[in-house]
Amino acid sequence: MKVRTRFAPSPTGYMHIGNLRTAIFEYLLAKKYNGSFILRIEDTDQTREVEGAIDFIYKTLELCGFSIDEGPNNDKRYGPYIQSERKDVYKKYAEELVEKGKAYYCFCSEEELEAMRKRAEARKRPFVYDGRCSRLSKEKIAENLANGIPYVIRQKMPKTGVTVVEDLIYGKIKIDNSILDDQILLKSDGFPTYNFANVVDDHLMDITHVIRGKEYLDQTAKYNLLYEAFGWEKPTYIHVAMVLGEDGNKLSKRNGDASFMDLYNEGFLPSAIVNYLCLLGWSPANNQEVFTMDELINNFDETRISKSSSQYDVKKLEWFNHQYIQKMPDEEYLAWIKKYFTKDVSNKSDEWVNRLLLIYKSHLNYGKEINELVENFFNDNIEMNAEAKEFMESDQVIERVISYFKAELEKLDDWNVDVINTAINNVKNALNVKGKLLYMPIRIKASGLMHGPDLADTIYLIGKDTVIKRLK
RNA sequence: GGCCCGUUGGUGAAGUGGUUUAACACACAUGCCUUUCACGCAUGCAUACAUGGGUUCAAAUCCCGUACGGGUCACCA
Repeated sequence: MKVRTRFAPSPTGYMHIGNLRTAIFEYLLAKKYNGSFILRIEDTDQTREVEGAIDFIYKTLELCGFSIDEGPNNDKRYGPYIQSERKDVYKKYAEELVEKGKAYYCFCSEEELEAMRKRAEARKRPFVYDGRCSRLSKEKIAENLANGIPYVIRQKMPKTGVTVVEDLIYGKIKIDNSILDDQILLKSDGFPTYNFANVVDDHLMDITHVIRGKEYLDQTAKYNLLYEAFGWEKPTYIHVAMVLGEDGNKLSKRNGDASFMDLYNEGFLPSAIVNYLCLLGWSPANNQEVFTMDELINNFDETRISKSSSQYDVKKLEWFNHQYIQKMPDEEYLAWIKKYFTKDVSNKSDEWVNRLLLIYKSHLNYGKEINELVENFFNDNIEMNAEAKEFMESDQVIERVISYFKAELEKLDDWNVDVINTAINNVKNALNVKGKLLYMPIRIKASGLMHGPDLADTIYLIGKDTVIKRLK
């Protein structure tokens, strides 16, 4: 049987890295088995719909390099792929269950249910719908329907026994049927509930593997009961533990930059984000960490997904991003970094700008960082930190290094990296200093910093006049 | 609260009864340059198997209890 996985987000206009990671696993699993990766939009809650969210989802998946085999934009006979366009399908299946005597119309209003819930709470008992509407007479049901009384369709659930859920990661989980509510299949607005639409669509779309957050693990018992009521074959369930924020707490929209787009806007490469996320809650059999998409597909093993939740760590993401930046060809790098570079370079030549950006390529962790790294090329009043100041006073030769180097620069007619290197070398020979004592004073005076790219390059780009001015 | 799941150093993790005095990576610390990469390399760090009991010749690995953490109990997904 051909493997088919689906990514089924709600169009709320936001994708945090936990959602994205689920999509990655689904994609890798499908591709590993030469199967299909399907996009389905779960918009059964009309109140949460966000304009343009579907385009946003497509854009995100595209940036991540996923090819979507089927979805709203490319229907392959399983469509529509947007749940709000499938209302009649769900209705038909819900009614089929009513006819089979496995579901029933329920006319209880939300207020009535609320009252029952309150009563249960007062007696400190967990609330489970008592199924009163399942005992309504045929005549009464017909009358209510004829009178247009709003209704939902609920599935009759067993009151005793246990339902066993089988999950690829967690194994067999036993759920006591007595805690199961007669679940609502069809809401009074005619839309299906999330659970119902999920089961119907997964079956109709021949989904073979369902990968989803662990928070759905308990609910899977309800799914199984639904599959059994219809007599359908269940998919393989793969529940994945959560991704936690940097503080160890659950990710939330308020938690800031844990959304894909925020990271992207900060200057993280989608390929690096995908690579990093993949290693959160999954690990390969070997020690490899940096993977191309093909390698990821070939190495992915769904049985090695972790049971416990993992914490997101920007530092490690930065490391991955750094690796990916180094792999970019220079031209591609320049085009990319210019999207994040915001310094005013109106009075600089293109050559100068490109050179500046290039010498920092190997230092860069994420796009926006370029503006900090390059700060001292645009600021006349450089300030050295305490450590640098301390160093400047650590040896008597430092002052002589500076004045000698300054004199060397003043003698220069040409201005290029070679003559600057020669000048440094002259200082070295004349004063017989080397190592830290030679380059640190020059670097600190010229750039204000103790670390940076190649010294001659740096001095060249700062410019002769400015450097001489700073060498005091 | 009931039920379900989890717990290896600061973080991600390897490990599925002996080869583990527990890998690897990030982070961190220290040291090392200016005629090949400090963007790098080297070294180190951390009193890491939540805890108590059991099974076994042997347990991070199996079983039970406890603690802690999380999830879930909607006409939300």
